[in-house]
Amino acid sequence: MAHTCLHWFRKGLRLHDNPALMAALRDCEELYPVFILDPHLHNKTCVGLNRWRFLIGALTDLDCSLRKLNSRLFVVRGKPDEVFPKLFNKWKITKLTYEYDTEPYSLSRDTEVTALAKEHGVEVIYKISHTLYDINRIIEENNGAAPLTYKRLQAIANSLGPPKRPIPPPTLEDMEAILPHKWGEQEALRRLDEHMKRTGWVCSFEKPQTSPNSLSPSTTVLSPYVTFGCLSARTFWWRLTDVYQGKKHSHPPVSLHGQLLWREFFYTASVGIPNFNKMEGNPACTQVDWDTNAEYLAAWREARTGFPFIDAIMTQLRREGWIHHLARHAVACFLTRGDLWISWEEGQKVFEDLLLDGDWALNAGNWQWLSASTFFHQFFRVYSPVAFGKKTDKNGAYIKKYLPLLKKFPAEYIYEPWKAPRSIQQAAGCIVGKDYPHPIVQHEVVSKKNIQRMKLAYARRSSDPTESPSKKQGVKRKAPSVVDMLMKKKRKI
DNA sequence: GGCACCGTTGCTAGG
DNA sequence: CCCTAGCAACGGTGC
Repeated sequence: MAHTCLHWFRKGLRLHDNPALMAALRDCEELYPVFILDPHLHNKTCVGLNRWRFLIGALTDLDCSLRKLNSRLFVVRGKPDEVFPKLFNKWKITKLTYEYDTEPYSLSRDTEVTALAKEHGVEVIYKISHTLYDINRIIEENNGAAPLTYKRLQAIANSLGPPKRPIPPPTLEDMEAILPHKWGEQEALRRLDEHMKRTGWVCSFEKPQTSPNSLSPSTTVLSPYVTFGCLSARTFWWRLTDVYQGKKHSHPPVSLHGQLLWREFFYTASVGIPNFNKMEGNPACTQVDWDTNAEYLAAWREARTGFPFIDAIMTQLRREGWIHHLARHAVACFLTRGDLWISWEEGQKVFEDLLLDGDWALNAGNWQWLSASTFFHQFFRVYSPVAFGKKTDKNGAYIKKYLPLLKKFPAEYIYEPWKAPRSIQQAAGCIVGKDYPHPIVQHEVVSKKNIQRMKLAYARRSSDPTESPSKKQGVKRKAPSVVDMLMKKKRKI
């Protein structure tokens, strides 16, 4: 039977490795590629300017690629549950395809749309291609709970074998254009090619050895493309496998393969742990008595904490929509357990707004990690807003790039301009307290105090059985199987 | 239930 | 440049 198909693009803004799109093309007489501008996802409070530009760029690129195939992208504004009935009727759709997405909003939206499709006699097909593995399968393999350590996730991934091979994009023959773009699939594939040529660099890649404050990125910056699905994680994975072939190379968790598995780790956690983007009601998350402090939060967000390293990072974030992972560590620790004692949820909102690669699961997971709320527990290891950046940028070139106001400070004072004698501040043309703010906190004092507050929060957690993650019901989604119960009994005997 | 081991990416001082 | 100890000492996992 010849179908009239609607392929719904949401994430997965690409033609390569797109199994749902290929499923749409099977037995297809007419194809409608659609992207919906959903007021719930694409309003001003959710999408910052950089992210909006990236999305529009990715959609433009997708449209160009589809036009090469004598098709086009239809962009529709409205709520999916209102848009779909109209489109089903207007185009006489018989088949709907989309890529499976694990975010809570996506799951409820897709359930609703699937019900509407059934009402209209439309067949629904979805495929898993945003992650390396089927996330629900990983949770099943772990007896119904999300692993809370990377090691455990790695063991399960190993037992499942390598991820599925990516599938090629459709050709003109499958269905019966073009300028380079800074956004979208074509740029993603170009950047991937470029990096995969650096075989020595790829094989020796170790994430903790890369620099948070180099003047040009020390990592691939493919994350925004993976977030929007302009680049398939599986395509990335197998291209890396090709480069590694026959060579000595680094391994997870620090390797580039390891980075893709980190993404898988947080996706799995986000599916297996309820209320994953919140502290309250999140059974894996330590409950901490964070302060409400609008002034501190605004100073952090607006790059006026008085710590040049922190302010430079926040400036890059706002300007470019991307900062290095370790730079995220520095500012996240500073906002939460290190200095300002403000909830990671506040930081999560700011990153969601400003990061091109802001991903629901990764953003929530990493904020929990850095605030020592979930996954990471060595809260006495605090990043210094002064010392950390010096390790890889002694002279503060990065600070001078993003805070040119400070560019005339000598290296000795660039990380701590308030310590510079008045004469040096005058010579630099920047007076601390007038042209650039005093530090809003004394790091040595507040970090010590905060470690003690963290210790208290952990003590409360372990004394209260309902707060101890491993004992809480919520982490496990499934009752233990008969096999598990038998195993337990055996052990007891 | 107890215990040992480990954990992508701390800092500082000292060799 | 490298490495290590001390700081005070966490939870998850597996035996």
